[in-house]
Amino acid sequence: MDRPAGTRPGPRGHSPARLRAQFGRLLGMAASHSSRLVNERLGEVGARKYHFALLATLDEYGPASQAELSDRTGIYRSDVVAAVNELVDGGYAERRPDPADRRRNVITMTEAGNEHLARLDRILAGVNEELLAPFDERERAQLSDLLGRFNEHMGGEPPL
Amino acid sequence: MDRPAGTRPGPRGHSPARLRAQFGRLLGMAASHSSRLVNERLGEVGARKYHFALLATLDEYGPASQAELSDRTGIYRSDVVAAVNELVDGGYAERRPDPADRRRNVITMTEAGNEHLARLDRILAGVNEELLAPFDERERAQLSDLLGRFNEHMGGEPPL
DNA sequence: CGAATGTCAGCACTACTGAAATCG
DNA sequence: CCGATTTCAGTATTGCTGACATTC
Repeated sequence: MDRPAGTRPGPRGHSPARLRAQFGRLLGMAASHSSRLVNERLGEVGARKYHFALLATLDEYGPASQAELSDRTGIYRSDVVAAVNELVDGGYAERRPDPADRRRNVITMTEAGNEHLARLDRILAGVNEELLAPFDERERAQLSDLLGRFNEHMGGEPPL
Repeated sequence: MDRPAGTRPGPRGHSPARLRAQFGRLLGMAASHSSRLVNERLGEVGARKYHFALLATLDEYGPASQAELSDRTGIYRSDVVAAVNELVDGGYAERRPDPADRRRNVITMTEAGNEHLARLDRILAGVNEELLAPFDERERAQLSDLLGRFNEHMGGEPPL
């Protein structure tokens, strides 16, 4: 790398590759690969991550308001609106006003939503296998442990 | 990830926690935390990942055409245009037509660009420490190894 | 009134596509 | 003509902010 003479103020054996594999970059690359695969697969059935997260949450906790869904999934309230719209359009969920509190909507998963969730579940299980293919059980456990601790360190449940 | 049948028995059939920590989700969460921090820090000096990637590449390989920069960084050619514009606007790089092949531009890092890169380098080193704070040397090595192998498995150099 | 809820508009960054214009 | 390079326009997803009306 040629640099004009007299450059570089201060000491800097900066030769150490700038493109060095920093943790952030390694993570970014890995996540990029991963989410591309996930989106591809989910996209094949017209779904995306938000759909899965919402349906899974509805399945686990039952009918809920959008604010509750937002809290449980980490998806912003404003984005829950759009995602729920899509689920309703697909016939996977129903939105109706809460008679007990008319500020709220109660979101309920339909039978079709249940089937859709099962499909997404299968798809994601397959993706998971593809992603983890090169690792043995011990390594998978290590990875889960390390990433889990990392996420805890960074403040637990983040966006999605 | 799939637990043997019967594990984590739910009160009812749908027990298999759909929100289970799948690898993809763990990765996504980790990357989300990481990139948020990186963007915050880089944003403080008006930079973003693309800037660092391009400057680092220019530093390592020297002046190059935009197509070369695209190949080396994984940033799409169309996006290199905008990022280089920003670098040029900031005075960190120069864009001039290649006299040998007038289809190309030769992008060169300026002295200010060199200093800027050093600053970004320091920033990212700090972020790296923040991210890896909870891990000891052995664990950091493990993480690097596992993520490195993962990325290789997924097709090496991806986007950014 | 203050707080919660749903909704909309909009921004920023990343990833990615398509096409046009130029030059080899 | 084919192919490479640059550039522009545009799309989708995710993450996130601000504002507004309604209702509690």
